[in-house]
Amino acid sequence: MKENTGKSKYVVLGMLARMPQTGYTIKKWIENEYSHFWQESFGQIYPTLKKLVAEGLAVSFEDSETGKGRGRIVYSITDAGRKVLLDWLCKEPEIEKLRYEILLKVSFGENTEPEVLLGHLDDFIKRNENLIKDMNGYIEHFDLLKAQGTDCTYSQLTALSGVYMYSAMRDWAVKAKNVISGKEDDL
Amino acid sequence: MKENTGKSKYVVLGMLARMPQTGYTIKKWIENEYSHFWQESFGQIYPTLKKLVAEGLAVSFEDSETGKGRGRIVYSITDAGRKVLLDWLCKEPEIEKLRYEILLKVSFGENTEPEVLLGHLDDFIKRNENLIKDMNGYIEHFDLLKAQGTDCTYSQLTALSGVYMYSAMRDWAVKAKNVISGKEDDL
DNA sequence: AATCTCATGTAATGGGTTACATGATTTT
DNA sequence: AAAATCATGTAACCCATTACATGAGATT
Repeated sequence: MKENTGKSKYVVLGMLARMPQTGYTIKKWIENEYSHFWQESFGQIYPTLKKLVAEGLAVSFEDSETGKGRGRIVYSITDAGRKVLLDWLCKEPEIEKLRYEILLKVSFGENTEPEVLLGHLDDFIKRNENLIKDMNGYIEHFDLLKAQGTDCTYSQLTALSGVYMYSAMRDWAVKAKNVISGKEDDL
Repeated sequence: MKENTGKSKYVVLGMLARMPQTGYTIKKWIENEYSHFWQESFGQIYPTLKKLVAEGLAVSFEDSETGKGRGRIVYSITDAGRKVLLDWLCKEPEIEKLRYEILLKVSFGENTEPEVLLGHLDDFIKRNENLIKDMNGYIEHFDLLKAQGTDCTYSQLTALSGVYMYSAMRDWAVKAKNVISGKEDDL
């Protein structure tokens, strides 16, 4: 039998380490604050939660009295779960495999008119600019929480990575536009 | 039946648009110059090539006289293939879904000692620094080709994106190290 | 002689998204 | 009353990697 190399397990475990919560809130959290470097679907989260319980890494209890939805299931991490999370944290992170479709299109740019790429790059710049704003919003939000005594240094650092990443891609796209449209010769 | 949303088809088509070549050389090319934004395995490339021929987007001929290996199969793009490639190039690129395991670990940093993350960040910085060197090497190489009259602006631009991307991640990691080790308070 | 690179291919497995099914509560 | 959000879950499908199988030629 093969070792499970999937990471969903650890993401869910990490989320439960923060606070006991439901599959739904885990999804929302990842969607909001992790989107620039991670994503998980319900199709991964719910089965993963069940597996965690089966392996003794989490426990669940049904929260029926609140009457929200059709019975929320709140999961909590166990000591065994914390140990598994810690072991994973200590292992060297795997090298990331990225897939930027826009870079693929740029690399095949000779097969089309420059205007096509310039259009894609414009959209890309706008998108990155909006994402930088979002990320800066999160950073400010974490500053507020910090002022109230909540430590969120690590979350703030990941938001900061978004600012760096999106800014770099925006700057590159601006440069690429100038080169493609002939405004600049040199890189 | 579902539309094929996979991109391997277009990558292979784009490679064939550059020059007729074998599955093996396509793989090597992607490995060398595309690794920072794309990757394909033989398990994808060879079946894709066969499908392209079946769909009339490429043609193949066996290159047995050279006697290299056990009969190379050289593929060329057809006019129909060029049309499919062009259509794809004009479509808006999909939003990239990235997965940075190191950012995941940083975000769960409160569950471990700072030293663990500092170690990961050190490795990450070194790795990015090497990649920046590689990318700058490619850019210089393309400058040489340019001086010889070969236009490779688009390939050079994708290499440049690597420099921007890796530099941003390196800079972020240096900042993160300073914040985690307490040398810096503010972001 | 052994190993590396060139070269092609398939099968098994794993990982992940999407679509679908269901239904209550909250907001408009 | 309708729409959005909260909430859980499964099945089908697709995408991709890995392992395996094969073998020639070049290099060490």
